Amino acid sequence: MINITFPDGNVRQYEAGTTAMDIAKSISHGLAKKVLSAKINGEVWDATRPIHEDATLQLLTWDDKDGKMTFWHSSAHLMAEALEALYPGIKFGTGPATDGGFYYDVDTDGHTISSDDFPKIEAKMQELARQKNEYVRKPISIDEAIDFYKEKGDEYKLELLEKRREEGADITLYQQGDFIDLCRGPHVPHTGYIKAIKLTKVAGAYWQGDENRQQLTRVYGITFPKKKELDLYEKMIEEAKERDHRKLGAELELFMFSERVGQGLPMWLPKGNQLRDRLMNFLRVEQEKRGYKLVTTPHIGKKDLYVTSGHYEKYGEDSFHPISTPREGEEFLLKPMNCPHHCEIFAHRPHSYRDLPLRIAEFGTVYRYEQSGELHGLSRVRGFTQDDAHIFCTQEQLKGEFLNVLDLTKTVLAKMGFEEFTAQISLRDPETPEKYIGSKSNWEAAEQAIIDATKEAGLNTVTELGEAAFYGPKLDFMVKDALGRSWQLGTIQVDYNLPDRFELEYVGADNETHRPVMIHRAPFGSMERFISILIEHTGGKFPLWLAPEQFAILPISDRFNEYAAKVEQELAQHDIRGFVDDRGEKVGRKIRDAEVKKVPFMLIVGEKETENGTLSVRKQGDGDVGTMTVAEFAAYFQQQS
RNA sequence: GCCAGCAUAGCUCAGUUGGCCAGAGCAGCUGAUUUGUAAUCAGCGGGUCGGGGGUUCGAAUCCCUCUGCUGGCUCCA
Repeated sequence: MINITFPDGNVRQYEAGTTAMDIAKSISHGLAKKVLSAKINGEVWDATRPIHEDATLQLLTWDDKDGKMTFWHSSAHLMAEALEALYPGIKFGTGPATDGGFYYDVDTDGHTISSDDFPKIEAKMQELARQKNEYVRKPISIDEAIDFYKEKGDEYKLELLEKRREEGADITLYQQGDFIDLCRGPHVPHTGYIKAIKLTKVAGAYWQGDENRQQLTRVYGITFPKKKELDLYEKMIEEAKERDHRKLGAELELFMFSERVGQGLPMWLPKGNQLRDRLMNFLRVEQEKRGYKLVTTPHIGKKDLYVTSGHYEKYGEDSFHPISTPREGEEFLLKPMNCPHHCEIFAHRPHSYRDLPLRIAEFGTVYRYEQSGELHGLSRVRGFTQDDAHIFCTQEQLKGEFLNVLDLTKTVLAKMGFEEFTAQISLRDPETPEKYIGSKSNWEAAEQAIIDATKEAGLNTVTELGEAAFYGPKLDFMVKDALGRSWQLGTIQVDYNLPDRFELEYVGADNETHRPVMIHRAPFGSMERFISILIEHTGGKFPLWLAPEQFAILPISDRFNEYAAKVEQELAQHDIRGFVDDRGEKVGRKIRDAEVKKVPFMLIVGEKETENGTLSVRKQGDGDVGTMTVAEFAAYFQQQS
């Protein structure tokens, strides 16, 4: 007998060789039906794999992330089986589960697979799923595996096997139906678990993620244990399309691009610019409260500046090349960062420790060469404005400054209606120290300061090794939007490198010179990217204080235009902004247009209202909310914001 | 940058296997209508079919190329 420890701490005895599925059945059949795989001693196993020793056990279902991953990984195998049936001779790269489904990289041997082929592939997958073929785990020696793939002629799998040989890893194959794949597993018990299937996209992907190697075809899909879940998923995709900031940006006239101006160079239209301005003003006020000083620096700087900062060496080739003066040939770069300029500001006079921390902020517009294929609406552009600041402080002040920034960021996110967020701590990859500059002790001190500050601020954190910048560790805020999607927003980065390169110093209480520490931080990240996320989060229904137009006054006929104009002025006195729709249209039409433009309040004025000095108030998306005087509406408005 | 796909009026889209002056709805303009909670009616204007080159008697339609866009990959100071 073996002891199985359950997540609640209970221990039960089972016969050696039992499986997670048997155990689930012993608890309840309803549960057993839902089990996809199981965590045995922290490792995810097939639910049907025998357990021979004492173990902790956690049954995994669709509700567990690992359960989903098992399900999708099995789905990738199912798709591979279908592809092999439809395209004989096809070769396989890797086919993992992802956060939102799965994919398989294939070498189609000259065939092209396009989305037109999806129905055919989906149908084949359905057919194979209905056969309820078991996923059979087959431990095998590496030589046998190599022989198998040599015969099959799949050089990708052979390469993977060679790698495994170096690692000395155990090899397993999994078979379902006629399809055999090199795989660690685990898998769901049989293909019948996969009920709803949808292939989502097809794209090129480099073998092993290396752009110098063969490009394979990556087919993406998603599957569900129930048809209903697929329907929900498709609804979510539809909703995301409706909220796409590129679509809403055009419809609401927030921003535009022009082929003539250039790719990735957004231009803000009046309404979008108002929104952007309000966000910046909000942040200006919050920063002023926290001791920041605003500065303004030019859009270009001498090449030497970036040679000093080290950016030229690292990014010179892959950024916009220098522009030069006509006579002297002196070279300037469009600034890709504000920090070198800010370092010069710090260095313009000697500093005492009494000056620190010095917090220099700027809404700095920067230009970066992004590969053309990377550009995407406002979220990835070549010219954008960072809500940047650099804090110069002493080593001892580091944690306090971090807490100050965390407080600012939390204030900003809360104000924007992002309820859920986590902080990602990015540290060095201990395996590749050569990728980072700066001393080991500095790195350790900085990493510890971040960890301590986030703990003290009570943040939810995840830690990622190897995600640090080359000059220091960082903390990124990941927010969840209204559709449950995660986005990376603001960032806080410690930098021991630039102060060194710019030889920044201050005089301490000991009358010795010391090197300050520098913190880069941007709560929004960039105005462009932040607004793109805000648009999708709100679906264009911005918080009242940000709405470009807060009301539309809709006169029933032009006889009431005069009263409407008067109301507009009165509301302006209350700092409520909007416009009068005095077109010769019916109210129904005016309401529709205001609804589509997502104007928060529609104020209908006709005979009754003009006589009584009132407004008939309609709320966007909600409909009629009753009649009130201008003063009453102003009060109602304040209470709503 | 790479792979795949797309580009027809301001917007959303029709346009059969190459073949009459390239269409519709919305938006715009003009006029009529004076309107009560999501689209009033009529008329008019608007396109070198993304740019360039080629094949053909003939190209929006086929080929090449450039530009831009979309989805991934790689990258992201």
